[in-house]
Amino acid sequence: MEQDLTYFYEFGEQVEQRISKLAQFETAYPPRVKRQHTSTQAIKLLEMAEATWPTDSADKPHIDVAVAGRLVGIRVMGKTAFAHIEDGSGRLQIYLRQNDLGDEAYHHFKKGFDLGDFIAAQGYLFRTKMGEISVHVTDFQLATKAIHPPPEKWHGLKDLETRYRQRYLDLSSNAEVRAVFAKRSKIVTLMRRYLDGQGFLEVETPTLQPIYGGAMARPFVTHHNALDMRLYLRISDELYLKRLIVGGFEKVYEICKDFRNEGISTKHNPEFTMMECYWAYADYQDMMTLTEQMIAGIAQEILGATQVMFNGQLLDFTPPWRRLNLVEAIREKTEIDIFETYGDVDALWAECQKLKLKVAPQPSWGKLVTEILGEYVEPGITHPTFIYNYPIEVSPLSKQNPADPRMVERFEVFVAGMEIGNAYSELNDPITQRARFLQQQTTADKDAEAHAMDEDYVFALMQGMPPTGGLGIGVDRVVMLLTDQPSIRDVILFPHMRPRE
RNA sequence: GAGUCGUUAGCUCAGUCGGUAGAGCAGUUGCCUUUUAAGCAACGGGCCGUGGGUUCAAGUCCCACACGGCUCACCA
Repeated sequence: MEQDLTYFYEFGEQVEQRISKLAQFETAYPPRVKRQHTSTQAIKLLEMAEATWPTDSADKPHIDVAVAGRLVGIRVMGKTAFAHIEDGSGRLQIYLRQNDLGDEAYHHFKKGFDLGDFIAAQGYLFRTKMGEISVHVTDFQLATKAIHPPPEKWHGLKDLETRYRQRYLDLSSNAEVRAVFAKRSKIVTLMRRYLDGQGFLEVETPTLQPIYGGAMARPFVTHHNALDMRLYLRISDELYLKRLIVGGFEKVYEICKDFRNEGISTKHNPEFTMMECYWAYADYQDMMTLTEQMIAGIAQEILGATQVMFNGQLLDFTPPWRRLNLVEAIREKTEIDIFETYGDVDALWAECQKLKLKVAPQPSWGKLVTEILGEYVEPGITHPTFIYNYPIEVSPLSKQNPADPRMVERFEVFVAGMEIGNAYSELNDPITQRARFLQQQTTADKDAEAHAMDEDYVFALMQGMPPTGGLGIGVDRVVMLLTDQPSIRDVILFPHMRPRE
């Protein structure tokens, strides 16, 4: 079948040259090749054989292997050639000699193979003069031809835009990037393992929601054609998970994507991964303990320590983490006692003006309090810190604090100036809950993030939800901290990008 | 959304005062039978992000736009 290659030729001279080499192969994309050892397995085989080999022996162990991987370095020296292949386990050197392979096969390797191609090679293991374990190749086959040249072998791929858009190039040429995402995977696994170990049940709740809720954020809107109805991509799974507590599950969690229609930054991606868990008969104090135990445990497991370097500063995740009352935290940083203006946004605003605080005007007292928190407290937090007891009006799903009815039993966790978690003693009184939703509606015209009324959720609470502690953890941000990546884009495989052109 | 910096060969980067577009890696050809960022020699490879403008002459100066980074804003 003749094919029009003009499209591919536009990629440049090197693509054209590689395409012309395809004729040297029966097929450049065989259905399968024989691979019996990974690079690391092959290396271990020889190391183990050497360890038991008699030291006075004249000959050496002979171990046949069949390996395969991407060609990442080729050094042809006349009638002999060295190359490095890279597979999922690591790098391995292969060695080809014209004497052993025959003129035709050796020439075929020299003229037909390029960096980036996948090769399968069979042969026996040996050590070079320099001591590197290598495969002395007796036979080889092309596994897959790469018709586009790879990024530069020494510097790797640097251009950030290309790294994010063509993540496969980033991964294939930057081993440290692969390590970050492998660590991310492990962090999520360990999070599941911890929660499973505590008896939590992993569940799945809707991404498409007729009413969005559980957080203060603007949603993405979509449409169901057959039902002709507006749907929102979830900003949180909170209200569904609590319905499950009503239903009788006592410990549930979900790790899923949330979608928030807001700005993009080094700390925000429009879709991000959230872990939320709900625990009957627990409260927000219990969730603090769970949070520090879980994250310190994960850090210990993957880093071998509960202290970690992030962005040039040492963070200490060793429990117990600092617990700081919100009112105290604000007083400490601004000398404002927010209770002196309790409930009066104008009075608090006047106080801020008097002290020349750099805060933006807010529609309510509670929002202004969290604004002050965001501007004056959060940026100064380095080590993991629980800020607890939040204004009631910014926490419509949270239970009032019996000791201080102006506040709710809620905390947020901050590390390195970044919020990584949010938790409540969950409000379970349906009458109060409905009133709180209604109260949100009074500022809805001024506040795009006001929580919507959810009658179905109130109905669920009418059946009775036991006292419950709930927690949300921003998984991407935890990964940032534990992998020392200051930008969320470096822990999300395919971060959001504007389309080209 | 605002400010700011960036966009040059497949990749990493130079490019002076506005005067014929450069290097390393990668590629092609030749030499080279234990190299490892192999080495030596020769050669090929450019929409200088896009579109306007100034100028005898623009990669370079001016304007607009696109995309990206950072800071701020928005936001948890």
